Amino acid sequence: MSMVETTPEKTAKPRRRRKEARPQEIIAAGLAEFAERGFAATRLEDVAARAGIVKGTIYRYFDSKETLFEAALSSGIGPAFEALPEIVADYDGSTFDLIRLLISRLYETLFIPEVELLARIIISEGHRFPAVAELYYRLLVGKGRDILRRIIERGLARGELLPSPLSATPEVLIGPVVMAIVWNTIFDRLDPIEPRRFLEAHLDLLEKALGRNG
Amino acid sequence: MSMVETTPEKTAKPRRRRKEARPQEIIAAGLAEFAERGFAATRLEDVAARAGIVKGTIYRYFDSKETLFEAALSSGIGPAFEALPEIVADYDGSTFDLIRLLISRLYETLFIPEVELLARIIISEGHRFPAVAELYYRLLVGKGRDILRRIIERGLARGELLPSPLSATPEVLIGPVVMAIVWNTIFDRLDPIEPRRFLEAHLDLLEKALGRNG
DNA sequence: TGAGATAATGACTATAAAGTCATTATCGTC
DNA sequence: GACGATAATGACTTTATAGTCATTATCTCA
Repeated sequence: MSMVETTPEKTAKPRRRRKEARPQEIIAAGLAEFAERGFAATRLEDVAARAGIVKGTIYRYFDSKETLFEAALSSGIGPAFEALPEIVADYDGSTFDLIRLLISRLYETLFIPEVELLARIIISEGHRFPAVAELYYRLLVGKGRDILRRIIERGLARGELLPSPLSATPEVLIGPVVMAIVWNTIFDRLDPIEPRRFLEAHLDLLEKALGRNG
Repeated sequence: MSMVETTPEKTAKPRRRRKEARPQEIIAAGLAEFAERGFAATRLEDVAARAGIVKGTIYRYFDSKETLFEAALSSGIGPAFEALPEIVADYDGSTFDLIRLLISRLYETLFIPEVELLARIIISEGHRFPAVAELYYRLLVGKGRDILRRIIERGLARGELLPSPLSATPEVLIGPVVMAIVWNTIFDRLDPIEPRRFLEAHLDLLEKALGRNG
């Protein structure tokens, strides 16, 4: 009937055996889906489709949806923030400049697309998954707090800061970055925050507050 | 056999017809469940149980799970923040004192338990529900921004502030409150933020930044 | 006080998606 | 270039829960 040789029915895509590459691809697909829809509403079939495989294949590499979720959340947070402690240890400029550097790095890191996906998942699902919350508490909060405390102590020792409610609760200093991430998670489609602009205002605030004796 | 008259099998709780009270009770129950488990993972049967009714009854008052969700989210945000615009309009003290007042009110309001439930839902589900995001964008963001802008303009006019990146993006000023809410959503079980303490540090930061010429 | 109106019930259906597994295709090796 | 090991498949089972509806109990008011 037809002159051209057509593929008549289903075009069955050829299989490929890629034992090594699969887990990472599945995790990447899962990350995207979980960040978009949340854990409960994510369908493993969609994750599979995004990874170019079939649902059953996921189960060769992960025991359950929850196992995949945890694997996805464990991937690549640590590395992103690894460089920070050194920066602080080696620094010899003013306290304000050090804080400025820290905050700038935070914006750079948190707005890396893959890190942003992770952040969205933690923001949306952290409450429902105590194990996840605990993991991130150790990995991010603990370390971040250490760094901040060290900076504050250094500033007090150098006479650039005075003891105050702020130096006792320095987490307040990073409030605006957190707000920017959350904002962009919720209102990205309506009115996204432009990180550079927000960073500039954030640094302006910190300079006004801490930058007298540079 | 027994001397006391026991209720032998199922103690069928007596029905009560309470057409007026039901919707609010269902919404309150839904709010609690949605905030705890998220939209997708919340079971209407649990909502019903919490409201002291049976699943079918929910459908006498709401067309679907999503309708209930939207009703819950529409309840009681507006009222919570209604007082703010007046405060600004009537104020005649320094700009810093006005900002101090605004921020204090924000903490008071956001940590009201019912408001906190709403905040949790928005934080967790805002991204998945564009209609919800839009609603809150209008109700909260729009109004909040107006108030902030008015304060900044007033400060500039009175010579208490100077044009700067911060005055162009004053949202940065409320970053720490947002962070506190998000923090308590995720890490409430591990290391909750004590609002008063955080507020104190937040105000300390703002005073250092803006409070020179009080 | 009893009859009509309807709020509430709970047993039911439909559906969607997690998880399983026998079968099939691929690939390295001999 | 055939063979064995196993990665990948897709059809299947199971389970959970959203949504329906005929029945039942409660309330109101004549």
